[in-house]
Amino acid sequence: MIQELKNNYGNFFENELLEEINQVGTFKEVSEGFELIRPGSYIKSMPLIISGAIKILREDPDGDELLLYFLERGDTCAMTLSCCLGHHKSEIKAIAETDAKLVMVPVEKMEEWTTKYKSWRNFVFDSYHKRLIEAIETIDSIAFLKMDERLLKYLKDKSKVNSDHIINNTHQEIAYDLHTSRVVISRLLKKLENDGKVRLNRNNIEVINI
Amino acid sequence: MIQELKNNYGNFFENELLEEINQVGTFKEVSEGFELIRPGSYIKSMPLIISGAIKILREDPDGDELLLYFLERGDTCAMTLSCCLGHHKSEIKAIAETDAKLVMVPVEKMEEWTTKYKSWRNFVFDSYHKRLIEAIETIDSIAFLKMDERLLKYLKDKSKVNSDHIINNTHQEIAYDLHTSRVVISRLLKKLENDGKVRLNRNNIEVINI
DNA sequence: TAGACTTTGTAACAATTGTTACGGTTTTCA
DNA sequence: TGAAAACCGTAACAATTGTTACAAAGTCTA
Repeated sequence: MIQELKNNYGNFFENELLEEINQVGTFKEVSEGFELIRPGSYIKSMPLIISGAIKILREDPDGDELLLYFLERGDTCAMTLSCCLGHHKSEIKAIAETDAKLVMVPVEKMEEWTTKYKSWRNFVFDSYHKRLIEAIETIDSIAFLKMDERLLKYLKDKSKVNSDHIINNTHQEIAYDLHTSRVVISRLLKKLENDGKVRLNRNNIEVINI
Repeated sequence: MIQELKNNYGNFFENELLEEINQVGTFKEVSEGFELIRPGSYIKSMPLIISGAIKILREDPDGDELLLYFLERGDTCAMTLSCCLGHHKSEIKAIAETDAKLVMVPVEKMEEWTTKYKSWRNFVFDSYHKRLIEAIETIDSIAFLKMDERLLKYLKDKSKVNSDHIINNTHQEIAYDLHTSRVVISRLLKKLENDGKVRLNRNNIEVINI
């Protein structure tokens, strides 16, 4: 595990901290679709992402969903952070977007490291900053963009985090992420196909030119 | 100033830190409507709010606006925080919602205190947490609520931060905050008046029963 | 391979939100 | 005090998004 840590977090953390993480952290490999965090649960450890991508969703009491953002290599979950530090319940849901490798760090250590390592503090601050920015960008999308533009942005983001121009999702799944209905997504995708921006197949969408 | 600080931040900070803030901070009094932060500007100091309320807005390149949240006594601006620490540009706009008293803390001190005072660290973490939660609640509102429900929530929040059941705003101003049009707001307010929830006057709205 | 299930396409329609237009009232200020 | 500006109400209409319904095609499995 130490090698994975050095490869992916060597730029952020000093060796001493990497060693500590190596000692107390547990390595975890999850498959696409695995539910890492469910809303309302208490969280006892924090994920450092080694590879793959995690999608973070908001879920309202009626079960309506909305994609907030993706986490990738070098990222951590700011909501988890603040839940751990503040001992609040989770406000979000986290699902493995792709197969992913993580190191889980127990919550007790986090406060200790905050005092001990400047690099850890900066990492935590930086994570918060990035998530706040991402949350605000999500607000931009919902508030200022129309559904067709949001869909385009979604396809772009999705194809980026998966490093694949083929998106293996049904229209229904996309509709859940964008909090709209399947029919709306089908309609807009068809328009994109007519504009030559995507090619539609069963269970996947080929991004051509966006 | 030290007395104001003790009254408002005494619960968070130890005396030593309060003294430091007193020495390097500058006291600032602003009137309702004063623009504290404009998007794209660099920020050299961070506000601790003593009294009054600040409204934080997102503004897109076309000049479209959207209210993100309000800051009150004991709050600080997380975006400013992260802009200071990360030396990024401001992504938001801040306007005094009411007359307000602030203490401006120069950015250089912030990193120093982060190392030196645990209470400061916790304050910063907690601010980030609160703002992230608020940003996500804003996402909830835009994504899951219809305009009439958003308007109701807006009136509630507004009447709370102003400690006044009379809201002194024109329909146009409300429309800007919610990023919709004046006609839509007038229409919905009229419905609320018919339902006995508000009373409408020129330049103000009396919240009766929501 | 037949039937069940999933996925997609499409039409028709409903609801919500946005736009334009205009008249009436109140306020401002020269 | 009189004209201009700001504010609000309302109607008519447009655009966008959401809903319901159903058919066709693909996939799975007994």
